[in-house]
Amino acid sequence: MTPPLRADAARNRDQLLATARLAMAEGDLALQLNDIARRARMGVGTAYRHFPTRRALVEALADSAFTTLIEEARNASRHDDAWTGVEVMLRALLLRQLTNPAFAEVIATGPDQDAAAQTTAHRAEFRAAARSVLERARQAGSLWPDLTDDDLHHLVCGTALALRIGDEPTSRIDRYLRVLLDGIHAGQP
Amino acid sequence: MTPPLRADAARNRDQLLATARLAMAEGDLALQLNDIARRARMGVGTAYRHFPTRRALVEALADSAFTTLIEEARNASRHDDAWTGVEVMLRALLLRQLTNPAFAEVIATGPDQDAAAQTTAHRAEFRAAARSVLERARQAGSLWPDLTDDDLHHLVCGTALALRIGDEPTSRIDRYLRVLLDGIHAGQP
DNA sequence: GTTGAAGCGGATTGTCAATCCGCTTAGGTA
DNA sequence: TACCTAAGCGGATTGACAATCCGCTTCAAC
Repeated sequence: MTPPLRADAARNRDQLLATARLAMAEGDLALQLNDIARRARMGVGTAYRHFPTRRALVEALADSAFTTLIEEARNASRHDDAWTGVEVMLRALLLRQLTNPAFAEVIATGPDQDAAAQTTAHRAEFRAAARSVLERARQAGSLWPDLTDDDLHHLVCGTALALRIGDEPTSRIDRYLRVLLDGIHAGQP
Repeated sequence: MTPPLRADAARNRDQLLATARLAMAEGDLALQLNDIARRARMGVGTAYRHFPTRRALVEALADSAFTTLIEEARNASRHDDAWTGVEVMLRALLLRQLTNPAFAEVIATGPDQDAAAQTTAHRAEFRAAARSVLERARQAGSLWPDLTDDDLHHLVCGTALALRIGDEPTSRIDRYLRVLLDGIHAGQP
């Protein structure tokens, strides 16, 4: 359906993504297309051709995180202990968000009107993998049954946001994650 | 120190705040000064005179919420049971954030470089009141001792943000608040 | 009533996202 | 190798919007 990209175009696209990733790593979360284009030494027009909106760029940056996370969620669903599976998955989801702000943005905001097919597919795959992890824990009675999949999704995003407020997020991950896990864990303390 | 405002100026200031509050209630969280001025039927210059930045306007809108909350926190510190005090205060803090987005913004972001004296004072007063509630619960052993006041602050803001993601925040308050409270509660489940 | 300080207003300027279209290049074909 | 054309490029330009500036108006003290 989509014809393959011309060699120079593919090179430029990659270059833009690399530059954007670098900018993000440097803490520039605004990711202004004009700016990225300048830093990547190419015309603004080229940048907008590849990523019509800032959101499109952000979604492209989130892709790799999605791939990893889906794999992690599937592994978590095969853990011997259902609850341990939940712990592993939520930790992974939280870490990905801290590591990759673009991913955090995509996962925190709802599905986008005109998202790339790739992103929509990833989102669905992750939801499915997560559902199986959570459902297993519910059946085992270790997850409060009144918490929906969406609730958990929101709560993890909220925890990630809580970490971003203030300094040194990484040093607080374990504490905040424990609060979340204790909060959603039913049964024995 | 600050000479009292001229009558017409005070009227305009109030009018701007009222208009901004209305806009906020209608869901316009951008609160663009240009826009507010137009809706309040006055020149942009007037709006910028009273609130040099968007942030100044937001802080002014947050003031009333701060006053109420400080009172609530002080009452909470006098509760018979230390843990109940924590519950009451955190619920109040969460509700204020959902009710007043401007307040949520001020409390979630750190203290501002050039905040109004009023806002700085409010912040300090609330911190003090909150500290006494939390310290009491720590002494009673009902709050995990490795959680600092700042941690709690961040976690409540995170919960408020989690509620904002997705629809119908109010219907989810109780569930999310319970998760938070269970998560920070030490000792018996 | 007069006066000067305080306040007002909105045209204007500066900034930045986003578009548009003439030019360039890749890469297929003969 | 030369040609051809669709795909891609680039950056001047446009549009939107935040923020300023300064001549005019109003308040309120005397």
